[in-house]
Amino acid sequence: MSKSENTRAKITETAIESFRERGYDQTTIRLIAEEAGISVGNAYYYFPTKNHLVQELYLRVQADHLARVEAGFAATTDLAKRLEIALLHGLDALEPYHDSAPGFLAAAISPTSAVSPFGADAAEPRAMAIRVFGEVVRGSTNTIPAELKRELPELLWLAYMGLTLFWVYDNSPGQAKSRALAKGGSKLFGTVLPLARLPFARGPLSQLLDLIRAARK
Amino acid sequence: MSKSENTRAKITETAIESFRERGYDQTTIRLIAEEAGISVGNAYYYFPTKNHLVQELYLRVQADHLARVEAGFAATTDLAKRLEIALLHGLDALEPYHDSAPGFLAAAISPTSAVSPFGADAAEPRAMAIRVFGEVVRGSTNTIPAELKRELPELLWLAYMGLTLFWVYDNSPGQAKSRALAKGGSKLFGTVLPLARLPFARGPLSQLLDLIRAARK
DNA sequence: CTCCATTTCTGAACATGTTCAATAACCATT
DNA sequence: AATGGTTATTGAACATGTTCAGAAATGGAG
Repeated sequence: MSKSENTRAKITETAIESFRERGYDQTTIRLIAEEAGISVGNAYYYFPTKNHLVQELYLRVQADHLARVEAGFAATTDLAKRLEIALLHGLDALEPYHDSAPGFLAAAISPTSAVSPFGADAAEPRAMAIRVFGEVVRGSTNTIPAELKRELPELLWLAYMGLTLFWVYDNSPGQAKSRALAKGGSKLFGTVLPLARLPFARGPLSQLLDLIRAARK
Repeated sequence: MSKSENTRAKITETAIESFRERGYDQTTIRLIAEEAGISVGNAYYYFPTKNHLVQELYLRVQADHLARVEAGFAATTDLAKRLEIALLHGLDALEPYHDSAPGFLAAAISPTSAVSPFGADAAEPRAMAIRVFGEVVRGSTNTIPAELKRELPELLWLAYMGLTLFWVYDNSPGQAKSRALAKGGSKLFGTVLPLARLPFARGPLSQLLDLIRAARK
């Protein structure tokens, strides 16, 4: 590991640990620099903004999510169950950060921020996150209209983003409400999806798909 | 108007004007103070944080939304059309702030969250915003399952929040994509809603309603 | 080994949101 | 009008994200 890589790694580790222990606001650049044994300016040599350090945390959490999920996926080929697994393990991975989640959210939400899940800067991390839900779909044995199947990973990811937003504001003990929402939502999805194949669902479904495509373009 | 009220009003007006002209980031407290002819500390005597000034803007926009919508509501009693009106006029009211919307969004979602549309602090403004969609529903002549009807205003408001989020990231000219989404979404809603009365929709519908109630509590 | 360009690093300086002790203005009561 | 308490206002100070001009370290060419 080169000197440069070493410094960068030390900053990253220090930052992530501090984010976990102290939360977003309490983690100051000066503190990170001090704990990493470098100068403030040097931190900025490697990371243009504090948000870029949050992104490191975000990647870590995402990798954690992926790892947790892979274990669970072997258990079932039912789409709704797989979705539930993905959602619940997503919440598990986020759990250590719930206390200061609002701070992180504020940092993440701005499109100009490198961390925004919707912004252009985070295209690869986003693709990686969506891939989890690609696995949800790919490993399922349910019959799904082909067109819908193509859009589904992104839609489920979007639902997961919504769940995450809910989770941020969820102060129920252990974020039980969020977990209930994940379970109930997955179940509902499982009962509604088969209806998509009924004849009169054709119209609304293709309407929905058109809408999505138009919105994305 | 008492001296105190006068000062407060001057701060509010100066701040809102600056937010509109310069956007969120470029509007500094020092600038507001200077333009309002007061000291920095005095601004803080009336408004605990910069976000509280954003809230003033938020209320203004909301009042604007309400005013625009009332004109349009007279035109139709069709639920989907009324929803479209509410959504499009919402975007109209927001339009002047699109350029610096990211900054406002970050402020709105912020930790202390006096401005957050979901936080507890903003209960009344939120209720006011939901009322717009209450009017969407109340003024419609469509037949809607009673239970659903009760939840609908809040659900539509939630959809509007989602649309707003999309709009923030929408860089298409004139935010055309957001408008298309509002129109298409309303239309889709109009075609799907009647299906809620079909017998086999019973199960999923009550499942959905249970979910919502559990999440809110 | 020497030299020099490039990379890495430093710490002071800056902008801005926020706090606070001190002062001024105001107003009801005597 | 004088007094005293409450309200309003001030400006300096503080914390923190960020920038920047320059110093130090590095590493390859000669």
